[in-house]
Amino acid sequence: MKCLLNKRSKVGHRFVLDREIAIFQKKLSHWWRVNAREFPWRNDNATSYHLIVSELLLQRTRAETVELYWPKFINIFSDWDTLANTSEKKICKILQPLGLSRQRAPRIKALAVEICTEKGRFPQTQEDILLLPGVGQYIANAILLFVHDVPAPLLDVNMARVLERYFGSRKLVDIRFDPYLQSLSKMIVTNNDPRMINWAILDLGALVCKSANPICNQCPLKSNCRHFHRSGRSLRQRK
DNA sequence: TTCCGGTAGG
DNA sequence: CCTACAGGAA
Repeated sequence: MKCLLNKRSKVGHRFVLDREIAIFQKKLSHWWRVNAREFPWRNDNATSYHLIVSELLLQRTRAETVELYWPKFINIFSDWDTLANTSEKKICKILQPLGLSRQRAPRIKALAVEICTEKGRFPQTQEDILLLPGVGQYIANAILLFVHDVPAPLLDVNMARVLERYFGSRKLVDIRFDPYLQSLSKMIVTNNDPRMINWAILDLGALVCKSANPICNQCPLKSNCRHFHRSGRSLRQRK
């Protein structure tokens, strides 16, 4: 039993103890039980359409901003079919206040058309999912997670920041193709409740482990966090 | 690698 | 005022 937990896994260019992963997951889920953010797309009655469309709206856009426009968007576009049958121009106009509308509108429409052509079916494998229009590394993982219920990381800048501070930084510049972050995040979200642990990491990144002015002393993970110990040491040295 | 963009928060 | 944001494509 103990041997299992002390097993070391090679993750990208680093080694991580399996026990560290377990501790991270456990402390985080405890924290999340009390501190979870609430969003309409996280409701129990949210469909996979709601979840995937939300991820498209959330690209390079704060969750709090999306939350504001979400009811309006869902009210107008209640399903893939409605979206597929609306002109790009109109979609663009609705998306305008969110920004990036001129790029997002054609992508969202193209994806909706494709999904409708397939009668609401998504491809099964990651390889085939990535062939969908407007679907990159991130949305592909979201589809695996929310449509197929497969453990997959919502690896965005926020999750990357949390993991890098805790476990150590990546080598590559681009998060989306860094093998260390990809495999580490996948290990972390592979547990009993992949959606929960994904949301928990994102919430920690938004509420505590913020990019500027993180609140390390309120962090449930500080005792094992590299960043906390490093910044603590440098603070002491400065005094 | 670069660009897209309106918005909320510092 | 400036920064950062649940990324993807050219």
